[in-house]
Amino acid sequence: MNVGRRVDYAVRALSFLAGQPAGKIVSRADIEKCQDIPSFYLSKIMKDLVAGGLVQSHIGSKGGFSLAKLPTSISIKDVYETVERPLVLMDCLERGADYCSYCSVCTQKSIWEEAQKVLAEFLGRISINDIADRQGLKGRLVGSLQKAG
Amino acid sequence: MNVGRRVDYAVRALSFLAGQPAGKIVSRADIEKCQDIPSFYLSKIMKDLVAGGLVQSHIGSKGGFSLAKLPTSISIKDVYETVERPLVLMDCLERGADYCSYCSVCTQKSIWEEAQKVLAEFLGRISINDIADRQGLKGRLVGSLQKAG
DNA sequence: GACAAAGAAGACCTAGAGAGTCTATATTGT
DNA sequence: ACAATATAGACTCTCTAGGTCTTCTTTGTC
Ligand code: SF4
Ligand code: SF4
Repeated sequence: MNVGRRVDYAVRALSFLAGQPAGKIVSRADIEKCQDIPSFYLSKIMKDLVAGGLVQSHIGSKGGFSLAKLPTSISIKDVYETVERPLVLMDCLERGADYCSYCSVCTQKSIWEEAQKVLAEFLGRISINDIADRQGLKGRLVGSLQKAG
Repeated sequence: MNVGRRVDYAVRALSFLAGQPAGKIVSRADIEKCQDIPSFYLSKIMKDLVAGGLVQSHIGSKGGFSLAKLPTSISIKDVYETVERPLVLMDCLERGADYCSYCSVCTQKSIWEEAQKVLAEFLGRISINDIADRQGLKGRLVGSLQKAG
């Protein structure tokens, strides 16, 4: 019932991209440096974000990543589901009787279904832009500090 | 970001106890049988529920468990936090800079804090009684079926 | 008092997930 | 041609979740 590093890093990477000048392409290594993400770890995450259509990749020299959508139209729920899994609180809600033999007489299932709906609705309303906006200078500042060091 | 078996079993066990006649004491093995919970697994969960003051244990022959509170005053959030951990969506919210060096310039933290609040508020409003009520007959039926089999 | 039936406590095992690191390959701008 | 870059995936390590079982202690009942 908690969110792991993949999502954390993904949100930070996307926020960072959202804070760049339009059209700017940033390399994996740069994002990692600026956002204090372990080296190379981002490669796997970015792959998912590209596959999910949230960012655009540019292979080759001077390549890198840029957002593929408006930051206002990328929700935290999108990010979560893209880099991790469908937003599901209890596995039976996704896998049914596969996961639980008690399914047919269960009465708590609907509780989790509703809780999940509440959460999904909330996270669906927050966008990367909501995070990047407030980050703005801060994010870039950290970047230059690290580059300087 | 999903709920595991411990919570599932705990909720079922508590609901089952709530559905018993007042004062009835049920053994671990019986709960396991009636609720289709793996043998012995409940012992560890019940320990936590006892320690958390949600159920009362009765050692010795003819011993077992019974609720220590009204089923209306046990929330799903209580159960979760008793058998698993504090309801926290992002670890930094609990462990601070211990967990994340980026904490000081982070802007997504507050998002998770709010999401967590929304979820906690929802789960805090659902009680074991809400689940047990609807279970009633069903729960006991499964029990007798399994005993017969 | 003896005995059986419970919980308490905790050791033990296994599979898989999460996090992180690195390399080999394909692609592309200069 | 070369350097820089994404892509793909192998690899390791540690921790957790889930499950099983054993030993000890307590207690009701005969
Ligand atoms: S008992 Fe109910 S809530 Fe639990 S896994 Fe089965 S169907 Fe889902
Ligand atoms: S970056 Fe922000 S949200 Fe992520 S762990 Fe650090 S403080 Fe928490």
